[in-house]
Amino acid sequence: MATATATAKPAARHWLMKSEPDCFSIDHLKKKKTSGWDGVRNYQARNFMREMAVGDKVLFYHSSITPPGVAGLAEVCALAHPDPTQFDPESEYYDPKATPSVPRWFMVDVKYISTFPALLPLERLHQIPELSDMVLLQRSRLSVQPASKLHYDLIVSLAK
DNA sequence: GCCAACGTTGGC
DNA sequence: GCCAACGTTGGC
Repeated sequence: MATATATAKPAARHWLMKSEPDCFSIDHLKKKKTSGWDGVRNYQARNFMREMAVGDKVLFYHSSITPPGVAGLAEVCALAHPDPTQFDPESEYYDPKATPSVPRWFMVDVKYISTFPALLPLERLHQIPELSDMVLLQRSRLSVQPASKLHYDLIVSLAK
């Protein structure tokens, strides 16, 4: 017999993605509605994007600004595909070792979901014992990282 | 602007 | 495959 699991959509996974708001903020995403997450040039971050599925939930994090923190929510709306900036010699993300037939860098597309009423600062996250094992708090440099549903839900509730 | 953490590069 | 040198990220 056909089981429910055979047709059920797999549960959405959760992620945290960082952007420098001077470069691309959640307001930019709100205005554009959807955007390719280009410019990732770290293999681990790239590999996480290749694991993403449409509908996965994303915490949109503002980095390299005072204060840093989670700014809102987004959702994956297109699977990983080659990041066009790697082929563009004019782009700061140009990679001469990448070719269209053998692309090296990939990006997903994300769509805007919501902006938190106020930025949830990193400092606040540090104060929550349940979040102490978040990748963000352990490996602060990784720009695309998985988050547990528990952490995601907790952050959403803290942001209200 | 400093610097810790960590990723990448390249010589060997 | 090791590892020193170097570059980058990102909080402070």
